[in-house]
Amino acid sequence: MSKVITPRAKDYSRWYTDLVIQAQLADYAPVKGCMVIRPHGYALWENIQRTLDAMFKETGHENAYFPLFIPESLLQKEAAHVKGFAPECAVVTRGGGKELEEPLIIRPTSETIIYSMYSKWIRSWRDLPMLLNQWVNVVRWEMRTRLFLRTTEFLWQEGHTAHATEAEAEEETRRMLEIYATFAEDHMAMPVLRGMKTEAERFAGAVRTYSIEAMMQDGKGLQAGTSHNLGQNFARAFDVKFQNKNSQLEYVWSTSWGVSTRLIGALIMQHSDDQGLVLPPRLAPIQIVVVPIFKSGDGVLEAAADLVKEIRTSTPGNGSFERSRVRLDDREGLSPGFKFNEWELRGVPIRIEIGPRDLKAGQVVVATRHDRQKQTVPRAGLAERLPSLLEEAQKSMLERARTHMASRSTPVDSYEDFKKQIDAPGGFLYCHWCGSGECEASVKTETKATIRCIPLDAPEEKGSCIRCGSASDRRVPFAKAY
RNA sequence: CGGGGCGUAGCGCAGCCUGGUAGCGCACCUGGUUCGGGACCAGGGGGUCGGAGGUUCAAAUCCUCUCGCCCCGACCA
Repeated sequence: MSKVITPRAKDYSRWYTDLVIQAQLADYAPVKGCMVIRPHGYALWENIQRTLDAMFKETGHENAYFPLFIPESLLQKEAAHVKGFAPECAVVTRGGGKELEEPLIIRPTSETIIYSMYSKWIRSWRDLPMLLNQWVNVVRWEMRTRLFLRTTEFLWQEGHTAHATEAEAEEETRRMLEIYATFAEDHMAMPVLRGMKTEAERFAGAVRTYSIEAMMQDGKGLQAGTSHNLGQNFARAFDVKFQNKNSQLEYVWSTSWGVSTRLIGALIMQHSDDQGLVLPPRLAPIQIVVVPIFKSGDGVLEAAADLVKEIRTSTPGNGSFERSRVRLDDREGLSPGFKFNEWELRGVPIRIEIGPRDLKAGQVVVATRHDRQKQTVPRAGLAERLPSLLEEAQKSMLERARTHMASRSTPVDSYEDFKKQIDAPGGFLYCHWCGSGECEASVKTETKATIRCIPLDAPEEKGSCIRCGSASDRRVPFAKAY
């Protein structure tokens, strides 16, 4: 097996694929466009899942499970929705050796089947809000796929809520967007823009779509999570009505929101380097690895085992450190150098090296993955210091990503400059935009750049549209995106 | 669907032009020596060359068809 990862500077795209394969996050499956998520990648997903799931539950949501198959007739009930999704649906037409009476769609998203149930379950304002979420796989027959970023089948979470008022639904939509943003920043160490999607980029069937938008190391944008205010569109299509306090029948106001295994792709492209994965400590499946440099009988292995035991039993200094995520690498027959490289490839945030020299001197070597620094530190009191070292790494990764995003966010005022800068240096080009779909579309056709979002915190500023010159009230970030 | 590339050992590749029955590196197994940034020596296992058909005394190699995958574009989380 080739151990060399294509350097980022040579071919960013190749680097990404090499890294995913070699760090054993995923592998290509026998089915085109599909991937196998390997244990290291799945552990990452489990950590993402666990953290988000707790956040959802704290805000009152419950998990449920709706079926994989959706009757074709259900999908067709909401006009915009079917238009958006029909082309990329996988359809089952045979079962039990017979042609099915009605084809079954493999869910590309579950609004339709969920609202068909909501119409049975919701009768009264007392049934609201209905706050459900599910962690499932979905299938979208994409033309071009890319490990984690866009696969035919992917794992995600989809929240579906129904409310008595428009304001409440909007509040929920924004609340979940903020949860995604908080998760991205606090756990993934990935700064994001919170914003509203333009009409062209809106979810099929939504009134408003909000998203969090990240910037990868190559300056390209990545939509990392979406939250939709569905208004009463699906309620009307699926006849989801309730009686309000005045005994009148009303359609519910609903929302849906989701993040997917794409987040793993985002994590990789945000932080990793030519040596391999760089994972934020809070999400890293293994947070600390101890590598003994030993010969049998020199006592190093025992000392390393003691250290691991001590780390595992020491009181975590904060919520970021978990004792089960410490590993002792006592494999024989592999040189220390080999192990160092392997753990770096796999993105372990802290590596502790301990050899005969350290044993004598009462010290160890602590190597931090995100900055590739090594320092010699006293053995005494080490275990207690590790949680804060992890926390520092977490913080400095976020800082570094913030700095990167800021350094590649530039105001641009003329379309000439825009066309010059969109490929190199790229990044987010903040431009005035009149708000018309025509300008947005022609910029996209001519430069492949899209409006990532209309940032919620965009300051008011008078200007003229970069494309047509009409009046504009604020700048929006344009970028090429994954 | 358009453009490009590739299918030979688990992985990466050579061999193909000029047909003669398969090779290299890594990985793997055994034994030994090593071990502070991808160790070394010795021995060993593993492939009907993507599939089908054809030409030929003989096909990984030549011809025809076919299947699959990867990369770049249009679609998208």
